[in-house]
Amino acid sequence: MVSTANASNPAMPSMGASDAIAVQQTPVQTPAFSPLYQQIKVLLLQSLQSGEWKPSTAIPSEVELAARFKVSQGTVRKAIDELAAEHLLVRRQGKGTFVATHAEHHVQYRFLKLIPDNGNTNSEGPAQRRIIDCKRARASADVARALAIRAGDAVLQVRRVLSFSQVPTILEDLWLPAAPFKGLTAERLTHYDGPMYALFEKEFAVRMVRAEEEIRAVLPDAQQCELLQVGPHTPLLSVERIAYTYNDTPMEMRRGLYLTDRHHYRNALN
Amino acid sequence: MVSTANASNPAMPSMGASDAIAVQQTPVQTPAFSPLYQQIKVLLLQSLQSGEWKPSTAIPSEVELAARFKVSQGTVRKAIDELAAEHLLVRRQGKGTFVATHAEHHVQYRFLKLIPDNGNTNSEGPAQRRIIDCKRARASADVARALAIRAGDAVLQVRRVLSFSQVPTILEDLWLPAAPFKGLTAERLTHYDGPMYALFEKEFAVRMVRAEEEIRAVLPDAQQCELLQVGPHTPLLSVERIAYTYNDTPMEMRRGLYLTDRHHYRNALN
DNA sequence: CAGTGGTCTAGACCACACT
DNA sequence: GTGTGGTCTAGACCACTGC
Repeated sequence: MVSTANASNPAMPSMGASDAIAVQQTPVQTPAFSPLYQQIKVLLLQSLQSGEWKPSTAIPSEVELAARFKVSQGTVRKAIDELAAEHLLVRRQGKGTFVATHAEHHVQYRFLKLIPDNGNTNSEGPAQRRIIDCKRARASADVARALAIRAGDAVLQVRRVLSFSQVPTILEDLWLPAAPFKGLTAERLTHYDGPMYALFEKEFAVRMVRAEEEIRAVLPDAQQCELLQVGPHTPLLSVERIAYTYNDTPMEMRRGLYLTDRHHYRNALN
Repeated sequence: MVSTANASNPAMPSMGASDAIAVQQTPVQTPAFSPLYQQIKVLLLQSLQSGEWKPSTAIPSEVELAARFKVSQGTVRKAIDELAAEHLLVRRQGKGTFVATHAEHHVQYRFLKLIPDNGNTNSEGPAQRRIIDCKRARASADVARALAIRAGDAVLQVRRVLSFSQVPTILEDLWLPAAPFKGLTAERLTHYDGPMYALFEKEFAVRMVRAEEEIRAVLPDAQQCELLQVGPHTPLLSVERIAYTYNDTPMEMRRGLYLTDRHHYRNALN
């Protein structure tokens, strides 16, 4: 990367004292231009995606990046601001800017919105995790669509139960594309201490950046009843999640059944 | 407002050429200082809260505000940026900055996350609304806690059913503090065409700014079955919402039962 | 055309963390 | 003290809207 080539104005806009170098430019294209800081943002994103900067490490300082890209510090700053707002980077005053990670104890389970009814903190301590199953399989039509692969492609399928205070509360099935997760075993999942997404970062260089969930109310089938130790008329939350890495690439499909007797799914509307 | 008094450094930080005036300062207090743009933000917030600037109207331009507060345009800009990020203001290039509203057709139902399973747009058209009930009542302990009032205080209680494509899908009970909503009737609710929160803005000068929801899976009781026209074993989403105006003041408690046969609750995790 | 928000720069100084 | 992010300024120019 680093592209010592002048990063200014590949498209056209803004700025006063520029001597535009005009790179790229698809022959006949939409007007499509973007401000300088957006172009910087793309360059930073590439460094993240390529693994040049790894989770929890510091990226170069703003002044260094400004020099590298031949723009002012303010422009770099605005690019970093947006990446920080998207939780791809974390700023720490006096220390530097760091690549975000799922491995920090503070933000643990960033994507899990199920909270105990009383006292939203972890008065329960961490979840007890039990891996029921972890096997290779072929992607069904549903899974294939979610993961943007072809039906029949190899996937890893994991099933597990999470308990809080010894009460089985979450039953999860998840599907991963086999290729990027080659070597993932039930063994590894069982013995890893920490969020699953932290393991994905460390062992497979797959960082989950955002996700989308679809929630419904459902009743469990016989097998689900047994695994969650509930009766067949117990209403459950069905939470279907697709998690994405950089570039909006889906890397996980997950269906969770949540017992909401003593917990609830909390959501902030802004 | 306007406070022609110098808006600089009431607390202490930043800036070079300041001749700090040092107002406020509680005798023995936490260090507690804030950057200039945060102080500007508070001033803007006051103008919003006081009704000086009403929903969908334009606020003064950045240069005018900068002059008014005796700060640079960049500082005003950063304050506005944050308010825009919180959806209190909306920027429109070339036109101005506007007070956000629930009355725009684009962002209609900003807080309703229930989406048809196929095609996330409104291929269904708008919801059919039926007001079941609208009466004065006394706040129960639950409602009182949610609305930050005393148990027994007067509240308005509304019950309604929303249908999509003629299918009853949402049963909602909602509680409002009686005082700010004096004069609200079933009549008014029935005949108003548009989001309820838009009516609240127009008629009662109450603008909902954010909300929190707690979601659970439940089974309906007999009355709920009848209103939603479902069987007693139909699992439903229970969505409990508290909506807040400015200053984190709760102004509505709402419990919705969502039928998720043909719809789902969609949530983006970032 | 004038007015508004949007981008960019260059330089100054403050707050925080480490050494 | 040095280095990093955070705040603030002043001024220039660009992009969009509407008269």
